[in-house]
Amino acid sequence: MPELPEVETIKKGLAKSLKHKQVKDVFVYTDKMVKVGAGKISNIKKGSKKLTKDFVNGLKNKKVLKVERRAKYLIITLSNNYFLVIHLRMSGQLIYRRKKQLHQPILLSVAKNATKEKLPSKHTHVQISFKDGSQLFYNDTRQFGHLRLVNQKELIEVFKTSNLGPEPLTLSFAEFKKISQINKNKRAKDFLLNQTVISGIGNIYADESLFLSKINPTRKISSLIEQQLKTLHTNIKKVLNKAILAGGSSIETFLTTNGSSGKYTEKHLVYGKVGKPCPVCKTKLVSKKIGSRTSTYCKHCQK
DNA sequence: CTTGCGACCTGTTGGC
DNA sequence: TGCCAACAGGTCGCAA
Repeated sequence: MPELPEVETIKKGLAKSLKHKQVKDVFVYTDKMVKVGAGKISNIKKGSKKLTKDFVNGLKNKKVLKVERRAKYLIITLSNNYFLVIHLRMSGQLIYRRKKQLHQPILLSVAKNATKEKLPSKHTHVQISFKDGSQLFYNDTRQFGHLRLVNQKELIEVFKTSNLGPEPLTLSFAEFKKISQINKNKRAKDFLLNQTVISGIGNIYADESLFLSKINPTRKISSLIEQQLKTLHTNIKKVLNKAILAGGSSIETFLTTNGSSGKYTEKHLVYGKVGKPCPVCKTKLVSKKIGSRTSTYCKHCQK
């Protein structure tokens, strides 16, 4: 679920809930979900008892100083210059519960399968308890995400290796134009999804931005005139900002990272709407695989 | 260098 | 109703 707006929403929630809390204990139920140090994910993918032990011991007694987002990553700054870097991939969720909520199911906003269940659940892989009795659960049905504990030097290395492109929300048009020239041979959809070009946009917001901009996802970037680039640049920000507002409004005291819990789902114009009429011209929306991801768009409006 | 595809996982959905 | 292929908000590695 999580693209930039969802991760941003979670970041805000975590910043509020976790700040100044001190870790009391950590339980790891699935070794491969946790990493320590800057190694490539694939190299430390399988996990081990030793890594888990290092992860747990490294977190114990640390205080949460700050929560930030970079692209689709969450970065939790801990005391002693340690950092917890989390990527939720397709199905990761962070669920925070205060002490008095712990043993009762909570209705999590409008999340689809929302965690009414008892925690830890079947899909809880990591559980962090704080000294005030509150807890943070990392749930992930598909197990693609990870939590990584690093020191400052390793943090820098991790992000250097990942080679992320600029944040779309603070990207100037001049910069956007520059990267579109560098990546002029890419199709518009590939351009938006490529995290080394621009970071944080995923399949939903790529399709939504292209629809608003009346640009066909297969269109080569080099064929766009300046005005179209401007429109796209503006619409990316518009879509992301609106989604952040919607996500933020639906999440109150606690969080789920289930993107479908945000109210923005109701506002999707094309994503997930193959066969439905285009909201502008009523032509049936079509879908097509582009770069192994499904794109949904209007053949009539998007040229 | 790029493109394209399988792999990583589990759960849900839609067509027959 | 039941089965099972196809698909899901992401990324990585590998082969061509």
